[in-house]
Amino acid sequence: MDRSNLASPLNDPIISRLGYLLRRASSAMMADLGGGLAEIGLRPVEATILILVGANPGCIQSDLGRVLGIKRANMAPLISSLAAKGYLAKSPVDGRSLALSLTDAGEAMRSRADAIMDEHERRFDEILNGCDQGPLRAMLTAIAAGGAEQGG
Amino acid sequence: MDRSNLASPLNDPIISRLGYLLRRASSAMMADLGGGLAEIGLRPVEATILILVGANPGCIQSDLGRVLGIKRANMAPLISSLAAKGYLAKSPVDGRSLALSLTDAGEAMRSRADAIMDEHERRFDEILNGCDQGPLRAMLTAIAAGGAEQGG
DNA sequence: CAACATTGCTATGTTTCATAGCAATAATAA
DNA sequence: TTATTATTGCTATGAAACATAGCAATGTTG
Repeated sequence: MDRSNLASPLNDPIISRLGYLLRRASSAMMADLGGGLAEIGLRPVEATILILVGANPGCIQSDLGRVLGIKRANMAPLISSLAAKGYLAKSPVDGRSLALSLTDAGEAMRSRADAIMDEHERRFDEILNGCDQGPLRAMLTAIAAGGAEQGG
Repeated sequence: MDRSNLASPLNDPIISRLGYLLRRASSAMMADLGGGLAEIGLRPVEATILILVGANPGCIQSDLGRVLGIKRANMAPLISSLAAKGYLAKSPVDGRSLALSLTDAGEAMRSRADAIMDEHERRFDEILNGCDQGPLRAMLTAIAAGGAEQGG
């Protein structure tokens, strides 16, 4: 079998695709963020929830899930876990709906998570140093919205 | 508990973050691609491998993993599965290295996967209609490379 | 009141990727 | 040549994020 055309750089009709680039970029940054948050014992989703609850005290679990695109089925154990750790307080508003708010410990964690996320955002600045992030933001927003149109 | 400020649109200090946008955009498009590929019984990683092997017949499994950022441990069952389905042929070049190539059935699948991926890329065109994708490509490439610098 | 929708939840599976460790083989150094 | 080291493929295992199916309790609507 002829391998003479297989020096180190492989022929790659994949990496030129926007979808693949998007995937790799996202996974690389998720690894970075995940590593940072691991130091305070949080996963990205958990940090996201703490921050969102912090900005919306009293919000309903299902609203949260809708905004974050997380299904109810996956929301339940996430919230339970954060409540079990003493970060979230649930209080029924309804009989079926639960209003969420941060405990003191939760607010402390939110603050730390927020700092880590800010630092993480600064990595984008380094990587894209000088570039205007506006177009990137706009296009990613459009993609996120456009792709979500079909999914339920 | 005061919920008067909690009309439908939640306060969101998360969605403005580039990292979160990237994540949502990627996951939305992955869902789109995954749905398309499911129709021919392939997962995104599998399609990616078929296409890459098709462009590099005789390539070594570990090179493949390096290019795609897939660990050896995860590469093994992927390749085994594709070989078991009759899409990939393995032939030892070394005693330890395996050269990969597409079978006829594999080439047929590669072709179909390629068409689905092209159609998927066309969704980006729709969503970003008119926008120049150049900057997006450049920035995502930089992010993918920059984020990978740290990871092993 | 009856029919329907929403909410939280359990159970379960899928996809992608991570670590730890092993045996066989190749490459390099002594 | 031999000894050390690195590479390759592999297994086993788990984590993270997400999906579907279905249930009981509650609210909303006709």
